[in-house]
Amino acid sequence: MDIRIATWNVNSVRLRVDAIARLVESHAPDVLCLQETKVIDDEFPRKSLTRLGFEHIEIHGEKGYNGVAILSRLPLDKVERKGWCGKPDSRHLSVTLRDGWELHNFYIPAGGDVPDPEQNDKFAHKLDFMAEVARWFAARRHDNNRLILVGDLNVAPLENDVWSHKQLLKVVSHTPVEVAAMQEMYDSHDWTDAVRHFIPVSEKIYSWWSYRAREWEKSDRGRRLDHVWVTPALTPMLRGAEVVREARGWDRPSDHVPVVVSLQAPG
DNA sequence: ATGCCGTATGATATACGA
Repeated sequence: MDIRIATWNVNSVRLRVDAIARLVESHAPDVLCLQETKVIDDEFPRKSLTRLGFEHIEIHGEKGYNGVAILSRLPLDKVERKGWCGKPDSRHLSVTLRDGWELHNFYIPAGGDVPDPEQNDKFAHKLDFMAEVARWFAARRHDNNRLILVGDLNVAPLENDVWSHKQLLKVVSHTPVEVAAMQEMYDSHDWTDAVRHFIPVSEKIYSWWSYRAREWEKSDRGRRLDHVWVTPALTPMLRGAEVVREARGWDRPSDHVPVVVSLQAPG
């Protein structure tokens, strides 16, 4: 029996209830981690999402910006909402699943336009955020930890995670300093990139296409910003991974698409 | 690299996304 864990930056959960229903029909995620819900907790569309089969819902929202949530068919335990970089924003939510599997859902700062921490506070925040997350996991590192880290990490680390490595080297999301910061995070708990575990690095794969491109599919100038990582204790449990590219073509789409990973179920 | 689109907001322009 497998468990299917998905991550999706929905860019407003209130506008994406139908899209989430469609994902439930097509891919049947057991656990769905959302980012950029953009809504305060009181206005989260809890009922509509419960109706889709998610009996267990945890949220960490704020007004207008950010916001993360975990929707689950399976019971959730030990819910935590951590602040990072001393800010009160809603960019993290963690829960435990059966067998002590600990699931962390992150929305890492986008970083603004200028890839220079001296000139751009948002970029500095992004780098600081990744460094802090790396330190946090490094301090908790243990061989038997069964951890899953998902989310919109806002970095496309590999050459084939972007449509043109060369043309994006100075574009926020693919600059060497961000890739290095993400590598620190990756090494902090010897993570495995679940998508690249199944899809070779020679193959281009994206999870985000700008709204501004007229024909996203034709130009296909995407980036892989959304990730699912697991710690070594869970790597043997990996069963499959899929980036749901077609979701970018659905009605009123998010600019990100879901990433779904299957693992042999815990317990 | 730009695009000039989509979302939210005490809104009818502005901030933000990346």
